[in-house]
Amino acid sequence: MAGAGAGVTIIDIADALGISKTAVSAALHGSGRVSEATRARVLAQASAMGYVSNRAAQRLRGGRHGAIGLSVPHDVRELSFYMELAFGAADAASEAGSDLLLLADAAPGRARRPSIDGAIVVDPTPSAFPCLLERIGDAPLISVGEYVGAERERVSAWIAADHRSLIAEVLDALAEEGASAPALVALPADREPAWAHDVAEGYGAWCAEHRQRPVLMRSALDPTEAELIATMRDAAAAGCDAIVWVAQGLVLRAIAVQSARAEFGASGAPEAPHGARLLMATMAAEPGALGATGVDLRAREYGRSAVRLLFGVLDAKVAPGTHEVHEARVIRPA
Amino acid sequence: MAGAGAGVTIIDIADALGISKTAVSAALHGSGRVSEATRARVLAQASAMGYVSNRAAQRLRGGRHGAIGLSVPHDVRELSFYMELAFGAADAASEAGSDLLLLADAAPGRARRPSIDGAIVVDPTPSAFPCLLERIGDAPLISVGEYVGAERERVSAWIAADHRSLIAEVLDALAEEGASAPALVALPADREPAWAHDVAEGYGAWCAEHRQRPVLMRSALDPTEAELIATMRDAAAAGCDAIVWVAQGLVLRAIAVQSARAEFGASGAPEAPHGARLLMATMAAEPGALGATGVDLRAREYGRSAVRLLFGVLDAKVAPGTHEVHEARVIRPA
DNA sequence: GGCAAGTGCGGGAACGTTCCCGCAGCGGGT
DNA sequence: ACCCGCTGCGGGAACGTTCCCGCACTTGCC
Repeated sequence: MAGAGAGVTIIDIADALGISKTAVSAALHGSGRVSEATRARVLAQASAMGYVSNRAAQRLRGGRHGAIGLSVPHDVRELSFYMELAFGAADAASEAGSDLLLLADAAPGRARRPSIDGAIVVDPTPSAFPCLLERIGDAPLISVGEYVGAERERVSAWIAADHRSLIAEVLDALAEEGASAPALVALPADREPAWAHDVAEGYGAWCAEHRQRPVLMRSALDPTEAELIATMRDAAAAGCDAIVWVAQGLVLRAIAVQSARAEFGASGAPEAPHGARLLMATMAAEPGALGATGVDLRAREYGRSAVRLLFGVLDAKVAPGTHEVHEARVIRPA
Repeated sequence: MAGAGAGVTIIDIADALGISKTAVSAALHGSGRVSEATRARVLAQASAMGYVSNRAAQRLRGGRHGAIGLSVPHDVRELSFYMELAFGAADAASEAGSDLLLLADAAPGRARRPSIDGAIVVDPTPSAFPCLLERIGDAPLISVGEYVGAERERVSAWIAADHRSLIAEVLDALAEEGASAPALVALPADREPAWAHDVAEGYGAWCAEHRQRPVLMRSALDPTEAELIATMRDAAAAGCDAIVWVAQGLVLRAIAVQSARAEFGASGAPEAPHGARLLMATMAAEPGALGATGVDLRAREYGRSAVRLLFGVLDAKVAPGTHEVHEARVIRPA
């Protein structure tokens, strides 16, 4: 079986059955006019001979390449959200008969252009955007998260979660759990993607609506333990009784600190004014259950939707400039 | 500029210059016999007309597909190691003129075969291996980490770090820092990849050599805080003064617990027999500095090497069955 | 019974590229 | 003077597929 099917073409199948390549092509592809009987014979023969269609030949004749590109920001690749999104996109692309290829950010000048029908860029930043455009050429581009930088008209359509509503939901959930004064720990200001900006705005709006003084702090993506604890202390000192972490990965470490404190008994620890523990929430929940309120962005489905949107644009079923809202959900601690 | 170059072929260039397509092809590709003057004219004209080579046509004629596949185990995709490795591989593939495409694990029966020249599988498991083989057909396969399951002869070559030596190095480093009785927290036994098995073996060997009783514990990939703290307690109770975490991501949370304990004062905390803190180490360091000894697997370079190995096999420069050692390094806390 | 419409299939051509071969011109060795 | 080899280039053919057109045959209808 293995090795035998290498190089089998539709002509081989046609010769074996005594029919023409046109009939074989039509039978395999489903289109054209073939009798059901011939179609069945072709399918059986193809399977028996281990036929694999030659994508290069198909694309040469048909025009499309059968592949789409995915670009992920290079400074946050360790976050599982992007990985999950990538594999969701790969799934959806595979189902649509296309391949998903990873667009590594190459040197701006000397980079072969990959042959793709379109591309998806996740959380694009103005710094990386021109380089990406150069790589993909004229291919349609979908962005995950709004892009507001230069040349934004190159984005054919985009999909994003409604982070303003999500942060409000999270804050409401925290309030239900008893938190009245939540702090927000945002990303470093210089590398804040659009969605994190929306979160901060939504936080401000919620605070205004609830007549709460906003406490907006920032943290590195990978703070040291001392920095992490200092952030928690600062929040407590500012009178907060809850923290919403914007960056993925921090809430687990913060909870570890909290747990240790509860476990080992503590004094002078970061705690809410009335002596309770700080409640924790995250805007990008990790896989696995944890004891915090958080936004499950459903990264896998996010990637799938982006691919759907791209194929919609390619098939001219989606008007350029379309904006789709991705449904995320807020999960409560078990 | 954009859009103008769509559909420019070498024949267009040839017509514009009054020469033949053969000369243009030779000039662009570098091979063949063309005068330097003609070559320069062709290059200038191609650039002016915005020529982009048609990969489908090249591959159709040349035989190769110009793409390789990458398969990543689906249950550990949140770990940054795999993401970094993937992008390293994408880089290397791009430099070699190929695309890297993500192999999503599709339903075993109904999956289009991607057209690839070869594939790389990371930490293959016997459960996922047959499905992968079905997807890649007869294409050469490189594994990152040894594969010892059924049909292992399908792996053309493999690359792996020397985890036995690495764990010994880590344990030596811990000993230098003052740890005399290190515990090892391994992965769940039912999903232990080959490298984690090597780590456990190396740990056993080191303990035997240093006349130390091995304390081997296991932890889920995403334990709750209670489980994490229990693991640390158990290690301390067993008389250990250090913990080596095998899974990526746990050491950060463990350090958070330690830091909180140190910060807030503690009694009855998980501590070494002589009252000091447990020293921490990891076999898969995260990006970013942290206060623990750990193995930097150099995931990016790991991916690049795997791609190099694959192209070596494709070009018949590497003998099937070759095993290459990937150089990782042990980093000390700053 | 002739004529239109429909069905099942075959024969090219085309997609853009690379590779093999051929053909001039030209220089140098015997 | 003849032949060989080298250089610079042109003319096909081929890669495997899909699509357009055409041909034979069947069916339905006036």
